[in-house]
Amino acid sequence: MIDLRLFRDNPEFLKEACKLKKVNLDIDSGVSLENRRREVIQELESLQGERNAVSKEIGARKKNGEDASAEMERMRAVGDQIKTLEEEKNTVESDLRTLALSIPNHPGPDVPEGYSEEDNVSIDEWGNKPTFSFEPKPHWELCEALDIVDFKRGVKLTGSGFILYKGLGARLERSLFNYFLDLHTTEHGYTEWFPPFLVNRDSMVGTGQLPKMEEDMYCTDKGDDLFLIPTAEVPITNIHRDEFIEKADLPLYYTAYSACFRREAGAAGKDTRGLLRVHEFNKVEMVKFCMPETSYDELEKLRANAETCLRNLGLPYRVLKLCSGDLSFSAAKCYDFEAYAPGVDKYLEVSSCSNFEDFQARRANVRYKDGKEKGFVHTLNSSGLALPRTMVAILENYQQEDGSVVIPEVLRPYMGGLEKIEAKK
RNA sequence: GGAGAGAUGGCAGAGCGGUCGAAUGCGCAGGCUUGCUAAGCCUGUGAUGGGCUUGUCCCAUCCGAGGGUUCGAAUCCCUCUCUCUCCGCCA
Repeated sequence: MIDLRLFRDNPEFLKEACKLKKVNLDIDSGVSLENRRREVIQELESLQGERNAVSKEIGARKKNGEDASAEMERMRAVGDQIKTLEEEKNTVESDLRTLALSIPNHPGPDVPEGYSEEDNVSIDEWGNKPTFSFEPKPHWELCEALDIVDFKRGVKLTGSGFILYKGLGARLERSLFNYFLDLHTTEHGYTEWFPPFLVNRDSMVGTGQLPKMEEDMYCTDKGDDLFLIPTAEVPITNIHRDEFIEKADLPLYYTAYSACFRREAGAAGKDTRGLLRVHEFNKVEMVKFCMPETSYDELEKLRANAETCLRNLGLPYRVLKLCSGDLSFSAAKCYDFEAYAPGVDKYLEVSSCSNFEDFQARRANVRYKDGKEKGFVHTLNSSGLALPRTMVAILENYQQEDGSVVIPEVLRPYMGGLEKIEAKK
């Protein structure tokens, strides 16, 4: 959430945030709400002060056996006024909060202005696209041939967009997240967590999924009001909701595996085939909490950690710096990593690496403390990595002429030493 | 699922409808002491919001959350949430 003080001190900054993120909101109405809010508070507090003083006096008089009915009568009226003002204060504050929750984070320094993904800037490329002596196949054909995904029965079990891995496919999936977790914990200094996959509404608001994107989320009914997490970012960032973290303990590096659930309502009809766009997928996520002054350095380190995943798997990829209009609601700056998949001849987004500055921390109320000094921490996160598309990139990049797929070396220990997956006869 | 207990400051734990932002202990910070010695003594110690004279200032709000009664609520009433204990069921 944005700093409410900005309605007073710098509404232009909020207007600029909306403009850069291509969101249309009435910031001026927030300015007048904020002004009205302070008026109401002043009136209210002076009445409350009066009531406190007079009530005290009434108490004293009664103790001495004196009459106080006139004062009591007057305070009854004051009490009614207080009640009216409190009601107004509540509506003004909730209107202000509703507006504030829908204002996007201001893009950070060094973010190119733009409208859509067309305007993202490719800033780096790594690895070489593989060359084949044959026509490379798309992954869904490979999956079929290798007998590692049962698409048909996946649909039977749940519906389209739900993956049923089989045999070595299931094991490869397991190898991937085990490998990523081991990499981050042993070489990158992250603490591993294993979170619940259902969270409550406060958690979803804390990281910014709600209220704006409720339609894209799966939730439980029967009055539970719980949500299936769209990413481990939600439970992991909310670990420290409503807490103070000692400055000496920062930065904190957390990592977690989770399944991720997304309706992706708006994307229906796109990439329907294979593993490219699914409603449930596995992912390893990295989350950081740090001091404000270090967050952009931490972003670069985080980026390096994510890139290590791709490099160690030997997957060619490019790095995009997202333009203002393509940044997510909560992000101030974001890199996307796209692995190249020769079978579909596309770059596939496998990771997003973002700095949220204090936007999430303000919503989730995560603060640091250093003696008397306190403030909101900065939060960051990055996939490291999202599995289905990583799986696609592996299958398509490592496919051989004989129909087999070679297993990247770093994964072999997790595959019982297996070097390749052979096509079924 | 059944029965019961509870939710108070960093923690523990008191609290008759007014003098309670809240005793006491611990912890923490500062100071003093250095013949009660791996110690003693003293003082201080929350959050949020508002104001302007921006001051180690004033005011308001906060005792799980939300309502109600009252001139006045941590204290009385209602609703909700959560936690704990026992029983049952269960991977």
